[in-house]
Amino acid sequence: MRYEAVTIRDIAQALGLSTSTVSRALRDSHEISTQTKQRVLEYAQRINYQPNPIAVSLRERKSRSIGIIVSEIANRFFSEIINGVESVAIDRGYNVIIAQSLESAEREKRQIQFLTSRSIDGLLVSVSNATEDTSIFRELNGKGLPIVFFDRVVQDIETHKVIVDNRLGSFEATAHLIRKGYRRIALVTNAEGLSITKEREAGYRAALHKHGIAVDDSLIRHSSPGGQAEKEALEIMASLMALNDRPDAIFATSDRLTTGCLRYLKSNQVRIPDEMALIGFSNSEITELLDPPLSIVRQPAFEMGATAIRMLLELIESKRPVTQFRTQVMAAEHMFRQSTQPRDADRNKPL
Amino acid sequence: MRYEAVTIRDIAQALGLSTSTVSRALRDSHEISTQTKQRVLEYAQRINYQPNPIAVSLRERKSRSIGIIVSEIANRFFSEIINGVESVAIDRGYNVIIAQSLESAEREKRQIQFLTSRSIDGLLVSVSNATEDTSIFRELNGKGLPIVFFDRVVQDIETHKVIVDNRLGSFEATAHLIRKGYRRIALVTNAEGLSITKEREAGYRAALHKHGIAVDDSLIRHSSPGGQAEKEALEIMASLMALNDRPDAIFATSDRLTTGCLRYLKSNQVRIPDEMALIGFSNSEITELLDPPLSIVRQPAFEMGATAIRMLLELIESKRPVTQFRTQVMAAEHMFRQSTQPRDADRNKPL
DNA sequence: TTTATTTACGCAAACGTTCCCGAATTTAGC
DNA sequence: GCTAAATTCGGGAACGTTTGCGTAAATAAA
Repeated sequence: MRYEAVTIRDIAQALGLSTSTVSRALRDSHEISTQTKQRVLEYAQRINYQPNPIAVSLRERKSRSIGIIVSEIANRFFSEIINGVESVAIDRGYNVIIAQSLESAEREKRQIQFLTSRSIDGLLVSVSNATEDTSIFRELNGKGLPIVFFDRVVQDIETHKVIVDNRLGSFEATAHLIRKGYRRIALVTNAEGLSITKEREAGYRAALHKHGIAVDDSLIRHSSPGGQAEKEALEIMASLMALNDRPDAIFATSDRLTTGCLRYLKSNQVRIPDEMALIGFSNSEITELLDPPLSIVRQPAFEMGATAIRMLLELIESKRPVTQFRTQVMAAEHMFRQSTQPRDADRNKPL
Repeated sequence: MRYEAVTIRDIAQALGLSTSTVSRALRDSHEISTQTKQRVLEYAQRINYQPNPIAVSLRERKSRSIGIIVSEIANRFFSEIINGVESVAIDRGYNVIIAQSLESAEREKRQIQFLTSRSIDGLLVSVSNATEDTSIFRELNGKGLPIVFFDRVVQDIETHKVIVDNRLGSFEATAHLIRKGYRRIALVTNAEGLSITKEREAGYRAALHKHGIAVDDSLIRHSSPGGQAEKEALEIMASLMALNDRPDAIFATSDRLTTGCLRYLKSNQVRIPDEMALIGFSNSEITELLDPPLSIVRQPAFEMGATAIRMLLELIESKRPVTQFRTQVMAAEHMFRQSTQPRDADRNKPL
C-alpha cells in the first residue's frame, strides 16, 4: 500500500479492540461475537479499509499471483491464451504476471528466475523453441512449485498439461490438401525438439501414409530454434521453390510461418492456390480477409488458457501433494478457404 | 518464496553473525568489514540465497511492480505497447501486472482497484472508451499514486502523458485520400469522448477544410462506447452504403474498425478502391497481405510503451514530488497501398 | 595515560497480517 | 451452589527484511 493506508491497527484503536480481534472479525471467525463483527465490518467499510496483500503474503507465504511465460505476447495465439488465463484468475483472486521468452533460452531462464523470485504461487509455461535444457523446470517442480505446461510442453516432466490435438489437427489439414488433389505437400514447421513440432509432423506423415503418398524428406523443413520464424519461412520457401520437383502445396504449422509463406508467395507472384496451395496454423482473426482467403487450422486458445489456469489453481490449492496428473487435449478447428481450393483446370488434366 | 527458502537468518546462523550484519553485508554497507562481506557474499552465493521480495516490499512499502491497464490485450497495438513497457521494466527490476478493461467502465474500475490493492508503485493507463467518470484516476493521483496516461489520455489530469500526433496522422491520411481524387470521405471513428477520437476527427476536418471540401456530418460516424467495434463498423458501413450520396472513401480510426469496414466491403463485393477506397489505423503486421493491400496509419506502439514506462519510473523514483509534467507526442507512420489507389478509369472521367 | 573518534557489529523495532495460546467472562450441567 | 464447558477476546510471536541506535574494540588525538 502506498499513501498512508488504513491498517487493521487503526480499526482496533478506534474501536478499542485488539488487532487479533479485528483480524478475526474481518475474516468472520466463529469466535467473535456477532455484534463485534458488526461494529468492525461497519467501521472498516466506512474508512475504506483494504487489507495489505503484501503483509498477507508474507504471513501466509503465498502471494496469490501466478506467472505465465510465453514466447511472445504480440502473437494472437498467446494473447488469447493470456486472456483465457486472466479471465479465470481474476475471479479467483489471483493476478497474473506475464513474461515472454522471445524464443531465447537464456531470456526464458532469466524471466523464470525473475518470476520465482517474485514469489509466485505457480507457473504456466509454454517453452521457447530454443530450450534444450529443461532442468530448471524439473528443479522448480521438484521443489514444490506447481507448474502447468500448455501448448509447447516438456514431455518427461510429470504435471498437468494442456495441448491441442496437434496430430489430428495436422492430419486433417494434410488430408484436406490431398482430397483437393495436392500431392507434393511441403511441411514448413517449427524448430525440432518442440513437442508440437513432433506431433504435427506425425500427423502430416500419417495423412500422407494413409493416402499412399510417399514422404519426401526434402519437403519437410524446420525453422531453427531462436530464429525469426517469419524470416526463416521466406528462406525455406525460396529453397522449396528452387527444387526441381517443387511442391504444389504448403502446410505451415505456426502463425508466423504461415504469414511468412504467404508473404513469400505474394511477393514472388506465385498464384495461390493455382501454383501453390497454402494452409497453416493461425489464430489471426483476419485470415479470411487475406488474398486469397486463407485456409487455417485454429487452436482454441482462450479455452486452453482457461483450462491451464484451472489446473494450476487445482495444484496450488490442493491440500495434499497431487500425484495424479492429467493431460487435457483439445480439438483444433479447421477453416478451409480459397487458398486450398482445387486448381480449376489443372485438376482434371492428366499430368 | 515457497518451498523452504533460505533466509538471511540462515546465513547469519551459519556464519555466527547477526541478521543485521548479514543484511548490511549483502547491501554492501560501508560499516561492514571487507572480509565479513566476503564471507557473507560467498556463502549466500553458495546456498543460492534469494532475498524475499515480499518481505522487502512490506518493509520498504513499495512493491517494485507497476500496473498497466489497456482495453484489450489481444490487440496488436496494445500488445506491442506492453512489449515496450516490459522491455524496460524488466531491466529496471520492475515487473508489470497487466489488466484489461475490455471497454467496460465497471470492469476498468474493478481492475484498477485490484491493481492498487496489490500495492503497485505506479499505473499506466489507456482509458476504456466507456469511461465517463475519471474521478478514480484523479483520486489515486491525488493520493500520490504515480500515473502515466498513454494513447487514450484524460485531458484534465495533470501528469505525464504519451500520445501520437493523432491530429497530424489523421490529417495526412485524409489529405492522401484527397490527393488521390476522393472527395466524399467518410470518417468511421471511435467512441466520442475519447481524447483520440477528438484529435483524429480534428485532423480529418482540417484536411477537408484545407482542400476546400465541405464537411458533411452525415459522413462522420462514431462507434458507441463499450460496444463491439468490429460489429459496429459493419452496421455503420451498411448505413453509409444506404446513403443516396454514398461516400467514395472510408477513413477508419482504429484497428478493429478498419477490419470491420474491410470485412463489410468484401462480403458485399464492393470493389476496393474502385467503388470505395479504404484507409485505417492499424498495427497489424499483415495489412499488406490483405486483399487489397491496405493503406494504414501505424502508431509506434513499442516506443510509446517504452517512453510511458520511463516516464512512470521517473515519477516513482523521484525524490521530491514532481510538478512539471510533459506530454510526449510521437509521429504516426503512414503506408499507402492499393486500397487508396486512384480509380483507374473513373479518375479522368468527368462526373 | 586519558579522551575522542572511528570501525564493526548486535539488539530490537518496524512493516501489516495471522494465529497459537491463555484468560476472563458467561452459560450449562447437576 | 460449584465445577465444567463454552464463548469471546487480548497478548504476543512470527513471516523476512531494513535500519536506528547502542556499544565494544581498535585507533587516533591530546
